[in-house]
Amino acid sequence: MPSRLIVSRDLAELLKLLAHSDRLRLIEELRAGEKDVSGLAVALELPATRVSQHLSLLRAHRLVEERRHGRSHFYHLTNPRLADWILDALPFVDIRTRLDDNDHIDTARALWTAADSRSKH
Amino acid sequence: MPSRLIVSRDLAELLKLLAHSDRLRLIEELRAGEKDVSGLAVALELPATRVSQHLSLLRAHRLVEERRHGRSHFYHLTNPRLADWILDALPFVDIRTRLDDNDHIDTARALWTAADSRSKH
DNA sequence: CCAAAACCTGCAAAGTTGCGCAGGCTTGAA
DNA sequence: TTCAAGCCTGCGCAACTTTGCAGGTTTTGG
Repeated sequence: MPSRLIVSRDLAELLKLLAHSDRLRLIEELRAGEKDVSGLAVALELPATRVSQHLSLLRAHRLVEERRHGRSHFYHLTNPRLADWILDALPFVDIRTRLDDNDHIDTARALWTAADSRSKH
Repeated sequence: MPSRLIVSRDLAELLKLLAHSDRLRLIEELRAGEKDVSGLAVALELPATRVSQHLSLLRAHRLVEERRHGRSHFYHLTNPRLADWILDALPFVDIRTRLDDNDHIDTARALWTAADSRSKH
């Protein structure tokens, strides 16, 4: 029964794809909706080339989809539930050494789930 | 607010830790309960050295814990919910090209959730 | 048509990971 | 005490990733 092995390989591939802080931030940024490359670059304070490279990787694996309008390329999540699933991992993240309050998980989740990417720089 | 950045880094680190098919299989194998290194090596058909190396990595990040008895080292999951969370990712895995039935997700989940690691070789 | 904006891709340097292998430690049995 | 089982760690090589940079394509505006 090699199926189990195959599944574990595919799962590992998915996780590897997500295992980069830039890409995680991109995905969580796209949770709010469609956004173009330069918009993402500004929001995450990353060079546009890097954003483009990460998006191309995510696109190759169908995690995001592209829509072109004018000279802008707008990206959106193929399956927004993925972003929810990622946030479900926060309880397993060891952040107690860096945030000094107790309810760090709620804090962390709030940082992402709230529509706060626009409310503050 | 660098917190969001920090969280994404920690999350990425966790995902990187899980992004290896051997380690995924180890974690799912330990879902059933404690097991020693050679037991895991036999169950997953992997060289014991490799199993040991993976476990040492998981241990360093507190995903598993060790209990020594005699000359055997028994490992168990620090937080079994992690294994559940991993299985929740199966709907996002692209396995349609390799399993030819339709309900591949149920199939895949059954492969892991059932106590079938012993029922078949 | 021409130029600039917005992206994409190829490439090479630097860093990281995975793997087997050799060697070492600890425990239990003879 | 001596041996072997069971496990761990260090080392080195191969393979992969990340990143900036240079150069390319498409679209819009003049």
